[in-house]
Amino acid sequence: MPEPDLATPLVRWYRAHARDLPWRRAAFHSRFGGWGVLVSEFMLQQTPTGRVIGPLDAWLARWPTPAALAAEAPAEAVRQWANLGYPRRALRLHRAAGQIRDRHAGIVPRQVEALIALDGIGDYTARAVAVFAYGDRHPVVDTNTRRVLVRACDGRAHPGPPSRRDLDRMAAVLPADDAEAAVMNAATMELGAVVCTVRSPRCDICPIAHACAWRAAGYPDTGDARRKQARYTGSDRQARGAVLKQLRDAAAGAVRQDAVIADWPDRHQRDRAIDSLIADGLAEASEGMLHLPTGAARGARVHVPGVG
DNA sequence: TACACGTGGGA
DNA sequence: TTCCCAAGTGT
Repeated sequence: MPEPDLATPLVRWYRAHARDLPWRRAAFHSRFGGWGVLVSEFMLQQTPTGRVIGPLDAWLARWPTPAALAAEAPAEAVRQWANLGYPRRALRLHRAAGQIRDRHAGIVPRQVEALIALDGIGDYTARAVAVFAYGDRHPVVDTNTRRVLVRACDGRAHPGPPSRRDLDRMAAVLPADDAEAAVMNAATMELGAVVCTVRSPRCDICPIAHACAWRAAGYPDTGDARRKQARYTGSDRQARGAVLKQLRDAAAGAVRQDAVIADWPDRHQRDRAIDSLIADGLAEASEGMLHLPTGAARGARVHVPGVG
């Protein structure tokens, strides 16, 4: 039995109700091109839409091209990233900018394979750039898309782990026309973000409620979702975050090593955080100082002694 | 495959 | 207060 046509109602709904976000405006595309889309997608990796808008504007005002970013030290990218979270994304975006400059003459590539080969770009981001920046026809599958499809088509509340099948399934419901397919990709993500949410879905306003297998089945498994996220308070991640915040806030991005989160309650955790940041390239140690990455170091691991 | 990786706002 | 989560990627 054929799948119900999801594209027609989703595309119509999106055209009438989509949020007016900066990266959806024509002026944004004409000014920043694929670079603007690429930066927005990096920032949107695991960070809520509302928190991205301001920092994205500031980032593109400072670095309107990949070459402009690549010309700076990675420290500048990490600092400009500020409190968006997952600062390794800033480092990877900086590396990707250098790769775009070196391998693609400073132009964000259009091919999915070339995009995936860049630092920090995976299955989702590569297709998002190819589709939303260049208008090509590919399935774009994020967590929202997977939830919408599993509910509408399988009648289950929550998608399983990501798989190749997700791409095949999305490809199967994409309209033939490139531009329509791009809207369908955006519309499915948008529906998952604002209507078909993990909790409290707004089925009363859903444009595909009539075709939803999950609704028809009486909303089974509404409760339990995914694996619980590890506790943040007291975690290594929190310690890393505190170290990096101190470096971002410090003049010249440098702090005396023995002054780095000196009052952190767990000495071993504090040392572990510093070592792991250095291993990740998010910090460097030299001459008794810990500082944001200059780009000069080449993977040398430096042990940083604790206080006292 | 499962886990690590930040941060701040809402329930 | 505590817990949940938000357009993923790399290992």
